Amino acid sequence: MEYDFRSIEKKWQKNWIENETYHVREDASKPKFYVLNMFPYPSGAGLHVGHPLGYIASDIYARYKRQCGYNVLNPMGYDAYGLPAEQYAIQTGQHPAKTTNDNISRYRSQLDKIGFSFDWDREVRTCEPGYYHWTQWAFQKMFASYYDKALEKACPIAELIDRFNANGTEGINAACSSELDFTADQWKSMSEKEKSDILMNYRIAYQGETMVNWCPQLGTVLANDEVVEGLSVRGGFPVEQKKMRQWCLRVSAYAQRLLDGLDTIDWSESIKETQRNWIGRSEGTEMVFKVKDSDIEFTIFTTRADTIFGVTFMVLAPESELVAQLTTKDQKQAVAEYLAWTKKRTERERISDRKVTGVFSGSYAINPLTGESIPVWISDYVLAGYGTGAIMAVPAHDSRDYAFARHFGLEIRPLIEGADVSEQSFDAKEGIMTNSPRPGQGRPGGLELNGLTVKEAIAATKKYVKENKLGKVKVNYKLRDAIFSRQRYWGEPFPVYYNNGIPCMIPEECLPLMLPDITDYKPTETGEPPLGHATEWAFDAANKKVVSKSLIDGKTVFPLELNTMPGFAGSSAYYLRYMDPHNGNALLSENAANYWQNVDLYLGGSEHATGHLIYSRFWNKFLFDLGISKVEEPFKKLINQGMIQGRSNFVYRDKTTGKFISYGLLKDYDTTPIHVDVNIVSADVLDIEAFRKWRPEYENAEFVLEDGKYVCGWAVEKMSKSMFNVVNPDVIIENFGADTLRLYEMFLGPLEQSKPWDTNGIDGCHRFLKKAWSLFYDREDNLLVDSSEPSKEALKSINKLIKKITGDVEAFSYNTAVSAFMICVNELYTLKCHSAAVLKDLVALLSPFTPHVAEELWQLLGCTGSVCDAAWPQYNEDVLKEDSVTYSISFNGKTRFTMDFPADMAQADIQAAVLANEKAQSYIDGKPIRKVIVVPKKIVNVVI
RNA sequence: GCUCGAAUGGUGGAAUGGUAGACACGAGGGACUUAAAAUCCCUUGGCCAUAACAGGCUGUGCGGGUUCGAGUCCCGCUUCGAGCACCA
Repeated sequence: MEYDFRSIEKKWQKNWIENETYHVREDASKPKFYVLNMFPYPSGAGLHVGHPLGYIASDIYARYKRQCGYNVLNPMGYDAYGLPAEQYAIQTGQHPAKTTNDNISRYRSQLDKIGFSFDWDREVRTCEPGYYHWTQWAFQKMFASYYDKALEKACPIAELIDRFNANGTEGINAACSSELDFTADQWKSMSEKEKSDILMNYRIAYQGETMVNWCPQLGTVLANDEVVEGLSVRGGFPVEQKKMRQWCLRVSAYAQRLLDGLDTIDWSESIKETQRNWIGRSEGTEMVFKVKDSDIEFTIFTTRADTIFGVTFMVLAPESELVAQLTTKDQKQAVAEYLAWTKKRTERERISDRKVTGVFSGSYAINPLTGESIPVWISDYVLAGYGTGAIMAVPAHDSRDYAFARHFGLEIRPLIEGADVSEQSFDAKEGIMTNSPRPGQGRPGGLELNGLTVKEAIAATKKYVKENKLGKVKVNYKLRDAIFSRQRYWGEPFPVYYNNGIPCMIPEECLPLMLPDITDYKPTETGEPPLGHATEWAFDAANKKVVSKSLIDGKTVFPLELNTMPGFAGSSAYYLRYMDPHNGNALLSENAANYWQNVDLYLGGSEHATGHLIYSRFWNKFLFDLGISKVEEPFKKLINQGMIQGRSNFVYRDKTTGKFISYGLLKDYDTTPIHVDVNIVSADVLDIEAFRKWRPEYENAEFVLEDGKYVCGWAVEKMSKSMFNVVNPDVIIENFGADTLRLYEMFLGPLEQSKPWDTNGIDGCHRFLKKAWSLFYDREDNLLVDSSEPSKEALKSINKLIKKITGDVEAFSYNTAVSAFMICVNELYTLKCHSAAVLKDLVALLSPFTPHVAEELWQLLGCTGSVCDAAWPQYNEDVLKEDSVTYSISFNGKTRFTMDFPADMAQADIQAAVLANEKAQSYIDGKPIRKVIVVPKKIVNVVI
C-alpha cells in the first residue's frame, strides 16, 4: 500500500475533532506544562511557510511533554486589533470586524491542515468583548493603583488618598511624574479637579501632558518601540515630538523589577541584553549648581562625579524650563533664534545630521566644589527627557562634550594621568586621577582625588557630595512610561467618561464597554479620533448605560473617551486568559491561576524584545501585585525562532533588446534584474510557458537560453508578496502532506537561526516518510509487521534513536533529531526489521513530529487509543553498551593502527596492552615514553 | 561608536577538546523499465597518485598561542548579521 498522506491526514484530523483529543482540563493528578506561541495578527495575506515554524516547534514539544505524562496547555488565538484592518476599512468602507473575521477564518483553515495539538476551545480574540472586558478591567485597576516604592509594589490609590488626608505628602515614597509637596490641610481644601490632577501624578494608568511620538500620516501617537530612527515601524512615516495629553502606563515604576527579573528567567542572553539596554539603568549623582549673581540653582545628573574638577561649561537642553530663566538680556536674541531653529528640526534630522550646534545663555554657574564660574550653554545634544535635562560638561572625558568644546573653543582640562586629549576625549572609566586643584584655591578641603583610580574617585566624590549636601546619589532609567492612547478606531475603547474634564471610570459592572459601530474610520474634521463619529457614545452615569451623544448634559450624561488602546493592550495578558478563557466573572479563576501558574515555554520572534515582551512582563508584575497572577515572571523559558526568509528568483532583461538573458550568460549583456514568481521556477530553471502566461507584458517574451534552459538568478530576501517569493503551506501540504511539511520545517536548520526557504530540499523528508511507511507495508499491500524478537542490531538502533531524540527534543535541536530518524529508519530498512516491539517505539517517537502518519501506523500496530497518549519510550542502557571498542593508536599526533579492547577494560590495562604490543614497540623504537593518553572509547595517544 | 552573535563542500547544515563534513538537497554514474515517473545501488571538500586495490598531501574567514591533539579554548585582526546609539 502506498503512503497516502492525503487520506491519512484528513482521517486523523477529523478523528481528533470528534474525540476531542486535544481538549485539556485542570487535572491535579498530573503536573502541568504550559506551551505558548506568540499569537498571530491575522493579516490579509494569509500564512506563508515561515509562520508555522514556531508553532510546529512548540507543538512538537507540547506533544512530547504530553507523552511524558504532563497535562499540557497548548492554546492558540488571535491578536485581532491592528492598523492594517483599519486602513483597509478607510479605503473600502468594510468594517474591520468583517475583514478581521475573514482573515481569521483563512488562518484557521490553514492552521488546521498542519495538524497542531491546539485546544481550540480556549481560543481568544483580542477584539471580542468577552476578551477585551478584561483588558479594560486591568486598565481600570491600573488607574486605581499607585506604585509604592517602599513596599516595591502596586497599592490601591485609596490608601494614598487616606495618607494625603492624614499627613499630606509627608513620608510618601511613590512613583510619580513629578515630586509634589503639600500638607493634609492643603489636600483637603483642594477642588475635585485639583485632586484628580494630583492623583494623576501617581496612578499607574494616568493621563499626562507628555512629549509623544506623533505621526501625522498615521494620525496617531506611537509608543517608543513603534518608532525606529524617527520613522514609524508601520509605514515608515516621519514621526515628530509633540506635547499632548495622553493616557500613559507608569512602566518606569517597575524598571528595577523588570531588570532584576531578567536574572530569574531562561531567555537568550541577547534578548535579556536588549531589554537591559532598553531599561538603561545608570547609577550616578545629582549635583546642584548655583547660578552666579542669582538665587536660581539647578540640578544635573552625571555618572562621572569624579570629573567635577574638569567641568569647563554646562549645557541645558533647549526644551528645559531653565533656558528662559538663565538667558541674559544680551543673549536673548541669539537664544531665541537657536530655539526656533531646533524646534523646526525633527527627531530624524537630529539623529542623522549630528552637527555641533549651540548658543551661550549669558549666565554662569558656580562649581560647588571649586567656586569657579562656568559658562552655561544651550544645545540640542542634551536631551530634555533624560536625567534633569542639564549636564555638566567635561570635554576631556566625554566625546560629545569634547566635540562641543572644540567647536566653540572652550577649555579642555584632562584629569587622568597619561590621557592625551589633543585629538579626542578619553572616555574610558579607567586610569589614575590627577590635576585636582589644591584646596585653598577657592575651594574647601576634604575631597582629594589625585592618585585614586576612576572607580575610587567616583565613590569618593559621591560620598563627599552626599555628606556636604551638594546633591544626592541617584539611579536613572532610560525606560519611559508607555503611551497608552491611540487616535484610532480598531482598538479597545477606554472605559472612561469625562465629568467636567475629570476622567472617571465607568462602573465595573458596566464592562465591557463595547466598541461602537461607525461608518467613517477617518479622524473627524475637528481632528478628533474616529470614535468622534460614533453617535451612541455618551455615558449615562445615573442609569449606568451607554446612550446617545445628544443626551449629554454634564450632570448625569457625559461624553466618553474617544481614544482607543494600543496593540499591546490586548496582547499583554492573553496568556492568563487562555487559562480560563470563558470566565465571565473574572480575568481567570483562582483555581486556574494556581494550577497553570505561568508559561513554561514561550516561542516567538525576537522583534518583540522591546515591545510586547517588556509590556507583558510589566502587566504581569502589576497583576502579580494584585494577587491575580501567581508568578512574578510570565514566561519562564523563551525561545526566539528565526525568520524564514524568502528565496527570490530573478530574470534578466537586456536593456537594449528587451530579451531575457539566462543567468550564466549575463556577463556579455547589460541587463536589469526583475523578480519572478518562485512558483513558476523549479531548481532555478524558469518554466518559460508559465512565465509568458504570468503577466500580459511577458506574453511574447524572447529568451537567450543556455543548454536549452533559462536559468534564473536568486537572492535571499524577506518573504513578501512584492518579491514574488511567498510559498504557501497549503501548496506544500497538497503536494507532500502536513507531516512532510512539519518535518522539513524542522530539518531546515537550527530553530533559532534565520534561514531561507527552499522548497527543493523537501523531497528528502518526504522520502523518509515513504521509507518509514515501507517498514509496515510492502508494494503488494502485505502488512509486514510481525511479533518476532528484534535482532540485536535493530534493538541497538532503536535504543540509540530513543536516547538521541529525547536529548534533541529537550534541547530543541529538531534538525538533528530529524537526521537521527532518517539514519535509524535506514538501518531498520537494511536490517529488514519489522518487529512490532521496535516499530512501536519508532512510532511513539515520531508522533510529535509527524502526528498523522504516527496515528495511522499506531493503529496498524494494533495499539489502542491515540498515539499522542503513548508513553514516551525509555532506552535501555545495557543494549547500547558495546562489547568491544576500537581504539586508534596514535603516535606524535598521527593515527598508526587500531586495536580492539573489551568495552569495560580499565584505562591502565589498555595503556599496558598498547605498550606491550609489538607494532607499538616498533613505532616507539625503544625510546623512553613520556606520556600515554587514553581518550575513552576513541584513541590511545603515545608520546615519546 | 558600544554590546552581543556568527563565519565549515556547489547548497542547507552535523561534530561533550579526540578519525571534520553526519543527515539532506544538488550533481555524476549504474540497475529496473519500450520509455518516463517512482524505487534501489555507487561516487561526491580540494589536490596528487595508481592498471586496480592501497596510499599521500592539504583542508573549518585571516595571523599567532595553549595542548599529545583545536572547527571547538585563549590573544589579535577581517567580514557579515542583530541590538543600542547624542542616555551625560
